[in-house]
Amino acid sequence: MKENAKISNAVIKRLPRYRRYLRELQKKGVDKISSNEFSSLIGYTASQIRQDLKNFGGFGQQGYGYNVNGLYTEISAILGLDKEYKMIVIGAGNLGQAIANYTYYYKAGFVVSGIFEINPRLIGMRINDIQVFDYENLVDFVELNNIDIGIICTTKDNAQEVADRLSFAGVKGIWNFAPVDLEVPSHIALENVHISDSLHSLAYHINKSQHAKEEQENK
Amino acid sequence: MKENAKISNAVIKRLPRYRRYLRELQKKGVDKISSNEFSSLIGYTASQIRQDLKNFGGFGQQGYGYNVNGLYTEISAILGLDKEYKMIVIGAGNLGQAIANYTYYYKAGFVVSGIFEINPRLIGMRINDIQVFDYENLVDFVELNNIDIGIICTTKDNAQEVADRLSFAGVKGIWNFAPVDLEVPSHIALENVHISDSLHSLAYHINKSQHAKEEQENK
DNA sequence: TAGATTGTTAATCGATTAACAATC
DNA sequence: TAGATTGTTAATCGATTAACAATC
Repeated sequence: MKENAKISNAVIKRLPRYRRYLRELQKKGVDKISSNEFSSLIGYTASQIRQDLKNFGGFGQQGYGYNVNGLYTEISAILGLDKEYKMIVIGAGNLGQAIANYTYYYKAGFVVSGIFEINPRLIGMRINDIQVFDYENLVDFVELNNIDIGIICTTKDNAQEVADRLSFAGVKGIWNFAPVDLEVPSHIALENVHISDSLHSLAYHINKSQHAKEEQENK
Repeated sequence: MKENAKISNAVIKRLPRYRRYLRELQKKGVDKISSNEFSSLIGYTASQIRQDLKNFGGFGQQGYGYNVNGLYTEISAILGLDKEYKMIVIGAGNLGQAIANYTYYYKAGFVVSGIFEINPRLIGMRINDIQVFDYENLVDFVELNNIDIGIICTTKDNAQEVADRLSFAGVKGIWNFAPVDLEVPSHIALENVHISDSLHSLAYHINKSQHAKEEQENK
């Protein structure tokens, strides 16, 4: 794996998708695939697939294609999915609980060590197998347990304060579900899941389709 | 609002963000903003802001700037947020419940009319104020209640079947939370929230930061 | 070896940024 | 009117696609 040249974010965003398709191929027992075959499966051009993979080094073999198992392992390693991450969730509301459970049960390699809350009625509870702690103890907990990732599931008004505290405590990454854009120091990785923005894009496309449909009908 | 020329998806994806910032400005009682001021707030270049808005018609006034209330209303209308959408959730697991509640309580204009399940132990229950129905009755329900949007919160293995059924039933859009890429007819809007892909990108960026940090320390 | 398919360079396309004339 | 700031055209930048030589 080459570590030098800057990889564009567009490429990175495609990697998890490559990995998903490779996993499916693995399950089906396919052991090699050409960029052309992969293209018709995944919907990127063969050219793009080869360009993307080239960024990290040549994983293919001329005249043969790509080895499915090998490429899956490589992409997993590039994404850092061969490591384990310790996470905490901040905010024990609906979304916090769902994300905690989702990650806890379905994401191998991502361990949820606790949920943090300010609501005293929730502190001390267990949500499935995950303990709810007092938000006041967050910094100590992160330091003591070497937490890698903080998952923000608070309201938008509290999210920046939580991000500041997580940054101070020394997490390496923040996964933000609150509908705001957070400011974090540049050495901390930040990934947003703006659910609400996604819904609003959907609304736009629904109306766009309707317009197109109506135009069609008026002809 | 101009309805002709094709607007690129990059522009559409920025609209909800513009809207969020305009809402905050509104709350603060700001009534006008120039593209330059807006730029330093939102982090897009002033040029880009003017280009983006130009796509939909000139909302600004030379020598003055943009009217905050007016622009908020315009962008809301462009996104179709002046309408009401009827939605159903498919899958009453953790994520389905969370998304149902989130949308039901916090998203004005998006009404959740029910959750659909195959698990007989959940059918007939109420989750907060939302009724859980039998998945077998989905098509009739969509037709009878003019459901606009189906929210897929099933496992990845069931997601395509659900998408097919929703498409057949006549929804206008699908909001997909299952970690697969769905095939839907082109007249149906599809928006994916690939939570898992987002987590994997985060893992990549965490490791990238770590590499950079170590290189720094070795110097 | 011949055929297939990658790795890589070159061409194209689209999106972002810069510049400035129009105009409030 | 003069100053400010948009709307819009032109220049730049980056990402995608096409082409083909290298090589398995």
